[in-house]
This record gives sequence, C-alpha cells and structure tokens, in this order.
Amino acid sequence: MTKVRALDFDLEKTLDSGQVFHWQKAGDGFVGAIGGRAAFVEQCGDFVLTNVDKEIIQNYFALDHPLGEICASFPKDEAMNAARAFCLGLRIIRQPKWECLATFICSSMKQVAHIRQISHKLRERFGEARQIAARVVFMFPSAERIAASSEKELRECALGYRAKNLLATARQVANEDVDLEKLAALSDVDLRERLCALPGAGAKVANCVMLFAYERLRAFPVDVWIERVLREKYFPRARKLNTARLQAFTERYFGDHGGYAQQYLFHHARLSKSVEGRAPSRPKKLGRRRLSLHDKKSAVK
DNA sequence: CTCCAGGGATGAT
DNA sequence: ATCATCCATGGA
Repeated sequence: MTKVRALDFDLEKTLDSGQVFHWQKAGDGFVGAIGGRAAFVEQCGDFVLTNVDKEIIQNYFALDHPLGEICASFPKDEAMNAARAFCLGLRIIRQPKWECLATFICSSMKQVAHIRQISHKLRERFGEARQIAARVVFMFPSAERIAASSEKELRECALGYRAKNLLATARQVANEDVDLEKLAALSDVDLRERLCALPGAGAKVANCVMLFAYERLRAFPVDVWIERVLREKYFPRARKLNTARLQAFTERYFGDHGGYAQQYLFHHARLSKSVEGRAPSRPKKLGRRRLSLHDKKSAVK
C-alpha cells in the first residue's frame, strides 16, 4: 500500500457524483479499475491509501486541479453557493477516453443506478478479470472486443436500443476510422462536432465525454437535473426556454470552469432536496414541463 | 411537429 | 403487490 497526499479531495463524493459508474464499496474504501489496473482506494484524512502508483492516482483523480481557484471562479449566486458548500472536495476525474465514451453512450435515457448495472454487465461479460483486495474486478472491454461482439450479446447486457449505437461506435473506433486520442488536439467546437457524429452521442453525451475524458472543463452537459436547476434557480418564470438559449446562458454565465460548476449543481441537486425533483408527493400538475432537448446542431455556437 | 424504442430502480398507492 | 415515472438519442 502506498499513501498519496490528497488535499481538497473527497473520494466518495467524487466516485458517487455521476461521472464514473464502476467503483464498488469494499471495506472502508472502494475497488475498481483505473485504465487497465485493478485498484483499491481508501481515503484516510488528507491521504489516499492505494495499491497502485502514486502518479496514477494523482492523474486519475486530478489532484493537480487547483480546486480552490476553480471554486472561487464560480458565480456567486445562491444556487452555486449552496452547491459549492455541499460538494467540497469533489473533483472531475480523468477517465480513459474509450471507456468514458462507451459508458456515456450506454447512459442515455438511464438513471445512475442503471448505468452502473450496464457498466458492470459489459465488464463482466467482455472485460478481463483481476483480483484486488480479495475481490474480483473487471476491466472495461476494449473497442475491439465490443466491436467483435454482436448486437444480441450487447442487448443481453441490458443495453436495449443502445446496443446498436455502441456496436457502431465501437467499430468506428476499432477500425481507426476515429482515433479518440488524436481528437484531443481539436478545439472544443470541433471536438464536440466529431463526438456528436458518433452513433449514440448527442450534445449531452458529447459534453460528458469532453468534460470527463478530454479535460474540457468548460463543457456543460445539460441533463434533466441540470435543466431543473437552471429553470428553477436561474429562469424562475421564463416561458419559453429552448436548448440554444440555455446553452448560450451556461457558456456565458459559468465560464471557464463551467463543467465543474455543472457537476457541483448536479450532485447537489441529486443528493439534497434543494430542487423540486421528481421527488415525494408532488401532485402531478398537468401539462407543464416539456422541453425537447434533442437538437444537436444548435448545441454549439 | 409527434411518436416511438427497452428496462430496472424508485416512489406512490 | 401493482402502477407510474424517470431518462437522451435517433429514426419513422
């Protein structure tokens, strides 16, 4: 075991904030995979205890991100202040590109609990098994391995209609029609366009992949939770709010670390009662709410 | 523009 | 124990 110093870091929040889906509780820590390695991680005050190299932990958990500065750069409004206080130590991690892309293609129209299950089934069925801390963990299968599977096999992993998209994208990546590493050289706008061209990736998925795998900290994925927060806290009585208007607002208002701001708002909304979620006892008002988010062309600008 | 696809967790009754 | 709701993309 090695001890890695980790200030301004909350391991559990980071692993449970909807950016990564395969880590499992194991004793006082978690087991999972970082790239091709089986890893155990446990937070102990200002340190992370782990079996893997210090450098790998520092890179994966982005311990070099200046979290103090990032949080200080957030807008000072009520919703953001509450989210900032709630999410102390939450970091946007650096995920492997294929793993992140594939997982978020599977995430569409799914809730966090389901995404975890899908991630697991894919790993269990197609990934390599490794031992760690008396547990077995599975690596995320390569694009080549997924490309060599069938739509039927993928559907057996509870992917539903996403199976076809994941397979098609895996083939493009395995073929080298698309080189995910090389896309890192592109500007935000071009990268988003290339990701949106992949089957199963729309504006939301592309923004997630940009944020979690390409370290584009401005990328601001808008899902239903964030949409609720934005409508409720920033546009309390706007009547017509389309995707383009929301995107324009988030780009301008949240700025260079918009992705971090989004993650904090998202995590706060999900795990606290700060938002009128689809939570207990909201008598269903008829008619209201309705905003189609499918508009990938206008996602940029 | 509308409708639809597949499905398991979660909450309401 | 049933029943409705949550969810993002892409094709018809």
